[in-house]
Amino acid sequence: MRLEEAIRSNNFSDERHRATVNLVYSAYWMKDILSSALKEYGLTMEQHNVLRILKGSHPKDLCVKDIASRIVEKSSNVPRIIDRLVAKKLVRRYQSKEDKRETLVGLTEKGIETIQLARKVVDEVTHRTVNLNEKEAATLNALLEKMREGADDAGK
Amino acid sequence: MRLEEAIRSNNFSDERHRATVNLVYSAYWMKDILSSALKEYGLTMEQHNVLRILKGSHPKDLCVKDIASRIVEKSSNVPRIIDRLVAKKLVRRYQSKEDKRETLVGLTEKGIETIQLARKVVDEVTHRTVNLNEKEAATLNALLEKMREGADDAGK
DNA sequence: CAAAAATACATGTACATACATACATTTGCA
DNA sequence: TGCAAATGTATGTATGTACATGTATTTTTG
Repeated sequence: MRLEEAIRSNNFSDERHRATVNLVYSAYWMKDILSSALKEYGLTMEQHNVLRILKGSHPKDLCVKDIASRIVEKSSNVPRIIDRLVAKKLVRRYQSKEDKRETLVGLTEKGIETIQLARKVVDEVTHRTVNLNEKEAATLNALLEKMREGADDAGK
Repeated sequence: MRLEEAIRSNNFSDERHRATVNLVYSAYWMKDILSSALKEYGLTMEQHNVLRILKGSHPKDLCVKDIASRIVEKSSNVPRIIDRLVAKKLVRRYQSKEDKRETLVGLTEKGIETIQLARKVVDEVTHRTVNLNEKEAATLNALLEKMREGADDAGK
């Protein structure tokens, strides 16, 4: 569906303005698809993201700030996402001995199994729904990165 | 910053997989910039979005479902966003006479002034931070729309 | 025309986001 | 060494997201 139909508006000043709205809309579209796929494993996207990060460093455990630095949603409240993963027994949490301020987090066996299964489903759903070939996806990646270049972060 | 540096990961299966993460990351980047700009008016992006929609139809008031159909974040809980706009006296809310199930919402004078000011700031920030020319932005728009094409919505 | 179905909205809960603040620990420096 | 600053994490509050359920009103239909 074109953006204008989706949000019933065509009141954009130019292509750049349209791109900002299109970008946010497309991200919601994507999150919606992935969230639905993850639901069968009882995971939210954010919980999945943390499990994926821990899988990447396994068997080395990570402290909270390392997880936070690798997460896509930079301002997520990582301790509370971990709370929920601990409650589901997907991760283990303990105080670091080297630096007692740090809380280390590592996958449990159940966590490893869950992230492996979830990864498959996410890959499958991604390929089924993203209607781009590799070349187009590469162009999209390049444009997104150019877009973010040289941002002066003013207004922050 | 390239995606890999931003999230300290380069564990992508292909360009399409990378594009899905890049998309979500870029949308957070964009929301972050716009949210900061809107903060000086005490508005969140969602509240701004609703005001913008009401401005588009002004002086005709809209009912809640019409606002919901035009909003970018499709699953937002529109009645509660309206609650907060009413509390700030930016909109007025009243029962429709034609259909008593409907709640009509319209901008107050203060709401009109606020959305006009906010619109200027959003435009200015968008042009300052989005590092694409019109041609590139048009390509980005086309790719985003192709990406969403033919989605079978499976898994929903 | 009365009952059932559909519609429009409000509200409740769990989770996430954004930001401020609090607390413990470690580091740096006078 | 001792103390201030920095660091790492937890927690509190307001807002938003996702979804289920409740209530009033309108529409459909037998």
